[in-house]
Amino acid sequence: MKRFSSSDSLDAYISICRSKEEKNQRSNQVYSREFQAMIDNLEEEDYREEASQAIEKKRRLSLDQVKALEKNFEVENKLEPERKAKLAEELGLQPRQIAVWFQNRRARLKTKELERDYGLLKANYDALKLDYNNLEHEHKSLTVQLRELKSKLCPENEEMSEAVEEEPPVSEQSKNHDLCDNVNAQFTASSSSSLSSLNWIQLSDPKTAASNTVYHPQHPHIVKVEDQSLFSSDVSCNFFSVDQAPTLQWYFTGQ
DNA sequence: TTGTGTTTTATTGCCTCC
DNA sequence: GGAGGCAATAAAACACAA
Repeated sequence: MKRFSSSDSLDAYISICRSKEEKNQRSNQVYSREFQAMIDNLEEEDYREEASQAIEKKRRLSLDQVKALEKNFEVENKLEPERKAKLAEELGLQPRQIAVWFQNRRARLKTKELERDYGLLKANYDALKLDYNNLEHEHKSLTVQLRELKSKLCPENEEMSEAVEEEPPVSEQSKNHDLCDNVNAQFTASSSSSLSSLNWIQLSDPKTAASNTVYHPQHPHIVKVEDQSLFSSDVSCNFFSVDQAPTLQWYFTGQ
């Protein structure tokens, strides 16, 4: 197991002891032996305090050190032992400090990436939700439109128009067959107009796109999560999939 | 000045790889 | 079993409003 606690702190302590020696060398003053001993005692206490502070307290790296570390991180965000030692020497830091800095830097990078990904996903979700709401609204208005058309076609069977889903008798189908094209045309027009507002999802990973997705020629990177038969003419009456929509099979059986 | 929130540095424990 | 990575966390340093 790697644990670095004591040796690095020891290094800090040693560096402070060195500075103590330097201080002693610098002081050329001559005092009596007793007085000198007293001063030495006081200084010793100061140095111990300094040393313990150096052991316990943490120092922020200088701007230049951080800049150099950032530069190195950009090149490669993981450290080989040689690079770590070289950097430590260059910046006057302990190798452990370099390792810790890179560790924390990677953690910060990961956090930022997560935040960015979350933002993208949320934007996608919001756009999708908006599209869904638009479609739902369109669905409702088309249903109303359908009822009106049907009531015009069969004024004598007004009560039936309330239940669009129910299949009419075969005779009704043949009777109204010539009018189907008109209705169908209206729906086709509505459908194509709504095409632009359909739920197109841009996927970062194309593999995520399931097998039942549609390639859209104008949006090569965009797939639509919907049934492929949506706009095929033979079942075009059955595309209200949102909430048990009315089927228009009785209208278009002849096609 | 002080309380509080944020950032940075450092430690600990666990995991994986060789 | 040691080295190194990561997540979680502590604690010092810093920023800033009141």
